[in-house]
Parts: sequence; C-alpha cells; structure tokens
Amino acid sequence: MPASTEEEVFRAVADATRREILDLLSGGERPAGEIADAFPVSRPAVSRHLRMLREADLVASRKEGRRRLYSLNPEPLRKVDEWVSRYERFWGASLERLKAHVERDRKRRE
Amino acid sequence: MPASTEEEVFRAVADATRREILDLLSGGERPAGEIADAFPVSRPAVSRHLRMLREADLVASRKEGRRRLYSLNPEPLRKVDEWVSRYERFWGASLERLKAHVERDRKRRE
DNA sequence: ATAATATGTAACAATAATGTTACGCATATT
DNA sequence: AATATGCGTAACATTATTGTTACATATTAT
Repeated sequence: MPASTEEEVFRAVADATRREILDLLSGGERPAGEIADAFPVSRPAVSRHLRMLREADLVASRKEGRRRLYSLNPEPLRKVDEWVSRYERFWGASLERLKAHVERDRKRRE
Repeated sequence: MPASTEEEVFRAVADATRREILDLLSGGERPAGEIADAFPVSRPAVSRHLRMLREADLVASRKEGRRRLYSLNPEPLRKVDEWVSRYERFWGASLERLKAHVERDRKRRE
C-alpha cells in the first residue's frame, strides 16, 4: 500500500486544478487525455498534477492498451476530514444539517 | 466582513505550521509572541503565517496594549468540509460511525 | 515496416512560498 | 525622557510550484 502523509494530501488538494481532477474522477475512471482535455492547461501540466495525486495516493492508475486510466482513491481525504472535523463543534448549528444528510444518505443506500 | 475564497482557505491550511497555529488557537485567544514561541521558526516567519491566516479570514486579531491577540475563526473551514464531504459517500463504512458521532454530540449539548 | 496515437519525462522559465536578519513603530516601564 | 518590549514589514536568499515546448517510449493502425 502506497500510504501518503497528511502533508502530501493537504498539499495535493491545495490546488484548484487537482481538486477538479478529483471531482471529475468521482464520476468514474478516465484516461489521461480526457482528463487533460477538461482543463485549460497543457497535457504535460495535467500529467504532473496526476503524478502529485498519485504520490498522495489520491488516485490509482492502470494501463489499458496505449491509454492510462485513472481512478479516484478518496481514502486519504479522511485525513483532511478528520482534521477539519475537529472544528465542527464551532459551527454547532450545522450539526443537525449534517445528521440529516447522513440519515438521508443511509436511506438512499437501503 | 472580510470573506475569503475557497482557494485562499485551501492554500492557508496546506501548510503544517498554519494548521498547528489554528489548532493552538482552538484553545483560545493568544498573543503573537506566544504563538511564535510554539514553533521552531522565527517570529517574523510566524507573523507572515498569521497574515495569510488573516487574509483567509481564518483568524481575527485585536490589539491589547502592546500585544496583538489572535483568535480562531473556523467558519471558512466549512468550505473545506463541504468539498471533502462530497467524498464521504465513498468511505461508506464510516457513515454509521459519523452518525453515531453526531448523535453523541447532540446528546452532549442537550 | 511505417505512421499515428497516447502518455510520461526532461529542460527550462516565471512566480509563489518560506525562511532569515535588520529595521521601524507603538506601547509600557523606570 | 530614556529604555525595554511586542510586533509587523522590508529586503533578501532559497526552494517549491506551475506552466511551457521538445522529446522519448509504448501501443495500435495501415
């Protein structure tokens, strides 16, 4: 297992393009080219964003023919969630909203 | 109201020292010098971290005599939480744990 | 075999981030 | 009034980040 540090994960998601790449991948596996086409920067630039996401273990990739397919691995985002959630208590009012959200989600799954 | 962008907030928390400053301030208001003493870098370096946190609206400050007291403003962290929580559904297993946590928290408050 | 396609890396440039020391300014102390 | 304290900014050095174009490599198509 690759395993990534909290620092790597926070740095990885600090960039808007990389966050959007993760958002895109939450819709399913995508080849590198298709990911690159979704952004206004060059393909090599996106390739390096993907490398950073790989190093943070936020994406996995596999080769299929001459394409390389990337997929989301959201697990390291827990590190971010865990840190941020320490501040939830300050929001207070949002707790009911959150509970409602969780409940809604649970129902959707059953 | 200052108002900060999502980008500013993500950049602000990308740095470990700044995250630790916020952690420190979650224990209450602190003067700049005391914050600086808590870290292995120089006082001006911490001063600039504090400036970035101010610009991201994550801390507030007030003058008291010759000291400047900083306090936490966690509200902009919601932007981070909202983004990350979109990935919670992938964790799945943690949903029940989260719900339990929220429920526990609610009980504590009533 | 040759050409086209998909992707990553190398080399470079420009800018942002992070740290340091020296300094300036306001407030408190003696 | 003179000195000490607390804190921010300026100027600078170093390294990280982000982008570009040119190139190398692997796979598929003709």
